[in-house]
Amino acid sequence: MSQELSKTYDPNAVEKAAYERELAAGAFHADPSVEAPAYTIVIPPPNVTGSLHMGHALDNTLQDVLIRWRRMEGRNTLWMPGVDHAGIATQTRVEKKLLEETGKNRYEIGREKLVAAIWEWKAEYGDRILEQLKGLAASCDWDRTRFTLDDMCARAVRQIFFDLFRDGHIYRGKRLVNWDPATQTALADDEVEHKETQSKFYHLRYPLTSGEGHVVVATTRPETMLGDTAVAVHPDDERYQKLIGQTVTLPLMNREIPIIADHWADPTKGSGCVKITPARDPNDYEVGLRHDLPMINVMHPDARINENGGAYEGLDRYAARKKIIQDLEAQGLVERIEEITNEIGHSYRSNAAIEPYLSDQWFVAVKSLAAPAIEAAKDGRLKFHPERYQRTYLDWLENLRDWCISRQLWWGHRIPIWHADGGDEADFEKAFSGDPQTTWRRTENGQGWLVCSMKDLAGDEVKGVTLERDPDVLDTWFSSALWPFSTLGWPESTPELKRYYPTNTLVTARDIITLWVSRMVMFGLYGLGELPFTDVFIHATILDGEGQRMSKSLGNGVDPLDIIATYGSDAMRFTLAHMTTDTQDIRLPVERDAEGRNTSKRFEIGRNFCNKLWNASRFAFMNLEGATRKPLDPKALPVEDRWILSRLQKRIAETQSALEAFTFHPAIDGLREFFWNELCDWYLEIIKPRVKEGGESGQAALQVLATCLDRSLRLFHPFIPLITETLWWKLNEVVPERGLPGHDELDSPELLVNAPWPKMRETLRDETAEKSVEQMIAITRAVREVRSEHKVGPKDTIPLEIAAASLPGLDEAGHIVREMAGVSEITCTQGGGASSDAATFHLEGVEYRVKGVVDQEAEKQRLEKQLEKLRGEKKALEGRLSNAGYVDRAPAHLVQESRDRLAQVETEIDGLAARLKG
RNA sequence: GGGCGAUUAGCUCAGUUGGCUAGAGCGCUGCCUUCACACGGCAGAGGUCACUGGUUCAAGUCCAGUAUCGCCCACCA
Repeated sequence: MSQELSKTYDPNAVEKAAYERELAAGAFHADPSVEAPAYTIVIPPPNVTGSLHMGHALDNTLQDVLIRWRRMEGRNTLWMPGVDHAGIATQTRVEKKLLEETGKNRYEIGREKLVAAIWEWKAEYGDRILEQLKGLAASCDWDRTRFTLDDMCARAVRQIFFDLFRDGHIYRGKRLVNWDPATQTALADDEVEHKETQSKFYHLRYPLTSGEGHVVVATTRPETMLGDTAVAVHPDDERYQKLIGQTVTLPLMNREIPIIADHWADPTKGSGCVKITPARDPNDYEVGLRHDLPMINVMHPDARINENGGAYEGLDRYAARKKIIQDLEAQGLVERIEEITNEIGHSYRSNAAIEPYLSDQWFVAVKSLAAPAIEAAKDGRLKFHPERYQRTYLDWLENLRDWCISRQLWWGHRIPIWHADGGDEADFEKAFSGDPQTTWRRTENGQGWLVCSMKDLAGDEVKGVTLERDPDVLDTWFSSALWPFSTLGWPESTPELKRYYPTNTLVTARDIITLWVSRMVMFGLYGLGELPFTDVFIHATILDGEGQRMSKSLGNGVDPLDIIATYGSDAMRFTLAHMTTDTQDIRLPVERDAEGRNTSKRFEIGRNFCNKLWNASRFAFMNLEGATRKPLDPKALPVEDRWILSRLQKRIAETQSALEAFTFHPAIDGLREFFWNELCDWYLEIIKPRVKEGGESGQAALQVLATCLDRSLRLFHPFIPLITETLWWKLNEVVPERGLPGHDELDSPELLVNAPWPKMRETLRDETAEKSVEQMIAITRAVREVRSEHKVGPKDTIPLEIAAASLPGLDEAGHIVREMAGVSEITCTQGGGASSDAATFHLEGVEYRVKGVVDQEAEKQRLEKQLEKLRGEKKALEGRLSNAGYVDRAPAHLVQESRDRLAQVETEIDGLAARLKG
């Protein structure tokens, strides 16, 4: 061996080198010209503002498992990496930085300079999270790293916007939208988070203009009253029939507003009268449209009261609320104030309370786009794992309202529309007809024109009017929705697009099924006529030990970089994959380590396993040096060899089907069990004497061992790539050729990342050997228990007697019991009783006697414990068999098994009882 | 208000289409510093599968309801 391996696995000493070697070899690079079936994953692009958290670690570990597995299977594999420009989040962050540095806000800085500053910031920090992903060993094709604002993605955005506008799926109109006063932009419905809030419910009196009393209206937002233009009652509400058509005088504003009849007013709620503020409430807006009411906007974009707010102009919304209530109370117009909890919408980025705000915005009319997306899930072309998430997707798509895509921001894809205030259709015709890259349409109010173009317009193209570019940018999710194909060069017909689209699997968390997944499906189907992917794997959300979301403000987050530093990247990946069951949440109990960092003991399972793998490999390498390889007849091998080879085949098959079903926990847990329990605890221990002795048998064992280790490294590689890669090099050095010639052979390239995935070999399956060895293991365990209970010294050997004429398989497998249980000799003796110094146990109705044990009291206790257990079982079996329904209706083989078992149990009980008596 | 999920050992979780005595890791107890590994080995203790009913020969598993916790969606004044 050129270099000794350390006694304890030290991830920091090997992980970096392993990854860099894979990287340097170009192992992650995808070549569209390679003629193999493609397997593609696009990364959920992390925000440029982001840094790696546990959710990313989990998400990307699972993607890497799938990618590395498919790559080993021989697929032409592409894992497309990249980052998202994250409009609001990024702009807000840089704005804040500039405000701190220069004291200037974005309007003082100006659009051009701010955007330039954000690009600078992006150049500096934009790739940080991708660098962090490399610490996870992510095997992305880094040469293709994309950014949602780069030229390639911009081209796709422009094209799809153009197509949608031309086809009438995009429109502009004055609508009530969700307004974020903090960042001063519109938001889409699903960018609004509803939070339970303690609020006050104000019941206000509006005096009738006639002077004959008042009506009572209720609101949680009294400042909106400044914009009230009516009071509504239900048309059938008998209490108010005579008021319909009268007017009230709006307090504080002294505006006379009508009392109208509208079905929106609910007689069962409050007084049955409802104030109507069309410019401030979605329902009131509808009422306003029906009754042609004035729509008075009383707020500035930053939520201060504007010139329509009379005396309250200039006050912030909350200050205005306070003052309005004071003033109304002074006039005796507050009937009462209740404390209530209600749900208030907040911006998912700025966390500011949303105001409904009447403004001109761009929308995607989603109904016709949603229909094919719904269809695809319903007919099974698009599959969710776990299946239940299909409902989230469908519910959302089926209740979709038009998507507001314009944002009053500067960081993003600028809307490719030019406005004209007026102009004649003929002039537009003259300027653009025959230009397939430009299309135009009347504005909604019929007075101007909207021109959409694939190329930037100068503004003077049309006679008599000036074209001005729309200042808004698109919702970030608009470009994210194109990610599976914008990154491959669409709308150009690139080799990448042809080879890798549609992609295969999307791996993400459930919170963006609506924001992202559904929109990719809609746009993929619209733009390319094909689904962007066929399978969506939704993994769990990681919570802390108390079931709370990990967050910076709570200080309960575990930083993956800390875990990598202390446990290693592979240990973290192992643990994360191991935790991936189909549950919706994962709890990760958090503790502080000595350096004050948050950590979690959960990662020990991964670290411990890596150490086991390392040391078992070390043991193998020590013995494998100079081992020979030659053709073997698997059927002629010793029983333990046939057993472990057969177990290996089963594990290969299980791993394969588990990965195909996206069930990560069973996949890695099965492999763990194979390696640790079957290979290390039993096989390795069983063959030690053979190996020590050397010779033909020892050589054969080593050849089997090398094969098992080789296949294990391959199978584990997708989960824990770096340690397996490192061990692979050593294995290549020590035993360049592995496998069983003629029976199980695979190429062993220089790097494991390029090695072929193991195949299950039917000819190496051996049920007889499995049964035989499992029986020996059971006997060994029972003897060990006796030894432990009777405090037999570790080096003392003891004889074992079997109360039977013979035991099938004993000749070839008996050595396992002798060596593993410290048994000096095994004899079969039919009939006769056990000697008084013997401890007995039963397996499958056969009595075993461990001779030379002296502690009578200990033995008595052992036997009584066993007897109690057996009597319980006997009772259960008898109960079952005396039930006519069971005997008649249960499958015959189960009934027979019960009978057989009962017979065994009875024999064993008789044996034990006799023993206790004697 | 609608939808979804969880409740199994002290802790974190497995448990395939209902079928022998419900498993794992950590923690705990005893033994073992045996020439791969103490981040280890061997043996062991520990559970009326949240509760109540129902279906069935048979329920942790299927159905209905209850309780507790959590998530998502929703324009209630």
